[in-house]
Order: sequence, then C-alpha cells, then structure tokens
Amino acid sequence: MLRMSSLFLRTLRDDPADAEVASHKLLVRAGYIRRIAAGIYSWLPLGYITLRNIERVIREEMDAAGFQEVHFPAMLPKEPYEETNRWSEYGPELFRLQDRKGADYLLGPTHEEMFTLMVKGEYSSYKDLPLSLYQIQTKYRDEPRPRSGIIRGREFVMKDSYSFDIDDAGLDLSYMRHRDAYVKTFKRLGLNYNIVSAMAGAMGGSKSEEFLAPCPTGEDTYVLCEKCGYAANVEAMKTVIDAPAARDFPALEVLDTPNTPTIDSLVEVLNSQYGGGYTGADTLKNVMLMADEKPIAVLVPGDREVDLKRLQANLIGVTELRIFEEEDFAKYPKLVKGYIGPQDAKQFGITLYADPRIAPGSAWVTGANKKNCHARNVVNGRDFTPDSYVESAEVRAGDMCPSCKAPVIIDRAIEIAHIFQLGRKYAEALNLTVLDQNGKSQVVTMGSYGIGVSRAVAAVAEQTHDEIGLSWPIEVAPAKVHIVATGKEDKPFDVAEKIGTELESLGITVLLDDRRDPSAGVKFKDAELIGAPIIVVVGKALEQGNVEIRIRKSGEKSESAVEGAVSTISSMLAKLA
RNA sequence: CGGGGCGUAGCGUAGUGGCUAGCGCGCCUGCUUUGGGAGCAGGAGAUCGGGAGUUCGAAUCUCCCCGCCCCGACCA
Repeated sequence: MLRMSSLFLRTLRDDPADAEVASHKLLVRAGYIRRIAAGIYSWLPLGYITLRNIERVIREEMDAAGFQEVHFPAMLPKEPYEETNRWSEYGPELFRLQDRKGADYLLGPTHEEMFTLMVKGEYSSYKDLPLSLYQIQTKYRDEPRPRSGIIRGREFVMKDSYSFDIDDAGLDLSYMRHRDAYVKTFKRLGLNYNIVSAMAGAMGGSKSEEFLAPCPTGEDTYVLCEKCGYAANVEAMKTVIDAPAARDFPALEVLDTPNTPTIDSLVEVLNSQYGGGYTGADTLKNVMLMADEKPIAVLVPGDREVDLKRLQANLIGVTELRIFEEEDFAKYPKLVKGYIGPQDAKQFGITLYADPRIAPGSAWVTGANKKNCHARNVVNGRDFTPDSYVESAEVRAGDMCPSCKAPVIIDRAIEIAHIFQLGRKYAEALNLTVLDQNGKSQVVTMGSYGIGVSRAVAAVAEQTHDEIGLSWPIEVAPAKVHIVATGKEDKPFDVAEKIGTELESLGITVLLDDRRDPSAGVKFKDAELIGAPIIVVVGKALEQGNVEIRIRKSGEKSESAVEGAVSTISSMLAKLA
C-alpha cells in the first residue's frame, strides 16, 4: 500500500513553465516525471508504477500471443549497423560513443540488426519457424526536436517485436497475430485509436499500419472517414475522383497573360480577360523538383500544393527529393519560371509525373513555356502525356473517401504503435537463412512491430485527463483506489487503514492519504490530480457509519456503509474495467 | 538547421544601471485551524545559466558560450 505520508512525491500547484501539452503539465504537476534534459525524463514512484503497469499489460498480451521476451543491451557495437548501412544512414539521429580504445558504439535507436543476428546465431532450419521475439527496452534517438514532454523524447521506452518466417504467407500470419495482440493491448490500456494504413517506405516492406490515438495535441495528421471508418496516413491516402466526361476540347490556345507568375494572379487575369468562371482548380501547376539530381516535373491542380512527404513516400526508389533552386533553373534555361507547362517536358528531358487528379482526358490552363503566356485547353493525353501517375497533391478535409466516397476529415493523433512487414531486407543484409524441406537455403522474411511504451503513458494521459487532473483507466492507474482520510480524530485514519488493507488483500492496489497535517481540501485536490479511478473519502460520513466513494472520471459520488465498503468498491472497479 | 521566445530559491514569478534581489507556493519551528489548495508569528533556502567586458557601481548594458520551450524543416 502506498502511503502519502511517506511516498516520494511533491505535487505542484502551478504548471511548469516549459510544458505546453496537457499530459506533460499534469505528469509533472502530479509528480510522475521530472525533466533532466531536452527529451530526457526521470520517473518518480507514481510515474514509474504507471509505466510498469503499461509494460505489464503489453507483456501479458505478448506472452499470451506466444511471443517470447528477450533483452538486448542499449549500448551496441557499430559493426552490425555497418553491415546494414544504418551506421551511416541513420545520420545524426544516432547517439554514438567510443570506448577507451576508440572503438565505436551506439545507443540503439531500434534493434532489427540485433534480433536478426540473434536468430541467425541459434536457428538454421525451417522447422524452427515461425518465431516471434520481443523486448521492452530503452531506445535512444537524438531527435532534431524533442517535444511535448514524454510524447517525443530522445530516450524512451519501446516494446519492439520481430517475426521470422520462411515465406510470405507465414509473414502475413505473424503480422496478423501481432495486430490482434495490439488490439487487445490497447483495449486494456483504455486507449482510443484508429488503425491507419501507412507507407512501408524506406524500410522496404510491403504492408504497414500505424495505431494512432486521436488527440488534438498529436503530431501526426491522418485522414479519417467518419462514415465508413477508413483511416489512412496522409502519405498513404489514395486519391479517388470522378472520371471526367469524355468530350472534345477546342485546340490548345496560347493566351497573353502578362505578369501572372502565380496561380492567383493567373486566375484574376483569366477571369477579367478571357471570360469568367475560372478558379485555381482549373489550372495546372507544374512543380519542378530534383529527384536524386534528376529533374522531374510534378503536375497538381493549381489550387493544391505538392505535398513533398506524400510525393516522396510514393516515388519508389528516390532517396533525395528537393524543390528546384535558382541554379537548377539556370541549368534548364528553357523552363520559364512561373510559366511552365507540361507540353514540352519530353523535349526538355524532364520526367513528367502527374497526380491522379490530373486525369487522362481532362483539360487545363497551364503555362505555355513562354514568359507572360499561358495556354488553355491543354488536354492530358492530347497535348501532354505524363510518364506516370503518383500521389503528390496535398490531401484536404472534404476529399473523397476511397472506399465509400464520403468526404473525409483530417484529424490529429499520437502514433502509439507501428507494425510492418519488413520482408527480407535485414535477413539479406545479415545473411539470415534457414534450410527448407529440400535442404535448400532460404532467406528468412521478417516483420517488425513496435509500441511506444513511455509514449503510451502520455497518450493515455492526453485522452483521459480533464481540467482538474489525470484520470487513469484501471489497468494503468498507479493505484486503483485512492483513500483519503480527513479530520483530526484517529478514527477516520484507522478506518481508512483497515479498508486499504482489505482492498490490498483482494489484490486491489491502494494509495492511502494518511497525512495528518494537510487540510481536506489539499488532499482532495491531490487525489484528483493524481487520478486514481476511485477515490474513497473517510471522514464526515463516518458519523453515519459511512464512507464516501467517488468515481474520478464521472464525478459520481455515493456513500457506503463502512462494513460493505470493500465489496462495493471492488464491484465498482469490476464495472469500470 | 531557419524563425520566435525564455533562463532570478524545489516550483511559479517581480525586478531596464544605485542600498541587504522582492513576492506567492512549497519547506522548517510554534500556536490556532481541519470537507475543497487554512490563519498568525518566526525561520532556512539564490554562484540572478556560464565566461569575458563596459562602469565608481551590473540580475539590469555589450560580446561570446551553454541550456530550455514553441513554430517550421526533419523524424521505424
């Protein structure tokens, strides 16, 4: 039983000056965490219990799914990461250090290499697979900008699992087993979340999903269809548009449009000189980019920006993408800045990509590749032909849901987990193979599955707190019941002690406020700030032989006879679970 | 890395060249109080982020450095 009289805890009346988001403010005020350096936090007793509760739930679900826990060091030698090239690819985000001999080490940002090598060291037959291993470990990433307290730290706790299979069908199965385990885990943690399709991207896998906990202070934006439940990362959002009606457009016509280097200025001139009714959406923006130092043009509707992240995620095989700079324009003098059109892309030696919104057969107003001139009735398929289509235009609220065509919303969320099918990238790089039935060597295929454990503490706090403090779900709370004894007599303290002891004997964790000095008000405020799901007040009601039971979340209050209090509380807890 | 803001006691803060750096919370002692962050009295606690400089005199002005927060870039 935790006792407030001796608990290492100091709650704060004021919000810390360096905190912005609710979880950060409240976790500091309630004495759960303290900042040590940017993105690096210490856990005080209440915080550490909470963190371990989340770990416990995760561990139980992992074990129940048949995954086995192992543990790696946080400090690792450079060599495995050199073999997969990540020693250099990870860049400045990797914490590096040297031993006394000058040998290079790193603090693990993620452990694919180590798991791969561990399995390689032990197993060599298809009969050993499938296998899933996991660990709960402190990770280190020197983030360019740690933020929001514990939500994005440079040191954080992560549960990472890896699956090993002989073939793709096995990987699919392992993936689904992890996905199911995550669904169970987050239900127990009381988190609201959406499972969102994501881009496997640089990790080189085929399938990837993120578990996003919606919350206004989240740093990830994603697309959600409230009608059918479709959810996708902005990068992975598929564009659907109604196919344009087939019709014959008049021949391409070059217009005199002086001083119209921007879409806005163009629309204004079009409407004043060439008949009204034009909007930005009728124009075609031709954005010049360098993809691995090769020029490409990306076509998007004039009223939308190119979303570089989205483009990059969908441009397979391109590692460096940047917008054209002055010197690039200097190398391609035929490109007239502000008046570029796709008509002459082939002639200029530029690869032409189009967003799916630039549908075949659609007609546009676009640059005429001549200063102060634009062209209209520029038809896709007649006057220009994209080399390929790629999702590149920004996604907006109101865009059509790809599965049910209802307008989608854009929502913010905290990424609490990411699962993906890695495939054979690491197994190949580190030569993890097993012999198959025919005695032939096969490269193992892998999946990788992460949960941000310390981040989950913040995510739960974000989703469950209210104006007066934290308010934990039962499985997460540092104590399920917070008993407050008030008054100056011994009796309430004795009764509180007795109820606490009985609850603990039933396996119900208790935080007992047995402090004699602070006034009742102080104790109530602290209890509300700390956020145990049930607050029991032993005080005034004792005159009638009662204790007061409060549900933290709903604010609901009731009284119960002292004798029946323990069973009342335990059945209330069962109902809250 | 670009832009903005900040750094004074454990926490929140006042103090734009002049006396011993002020206040609130918290902490200690005593008395009173005890169901919504109590009252009175007394007390401890500060290299004013660090260094250099200007000045008779620097928390305050100048320069350099360090750290922190926010927006952006970036980010399994």
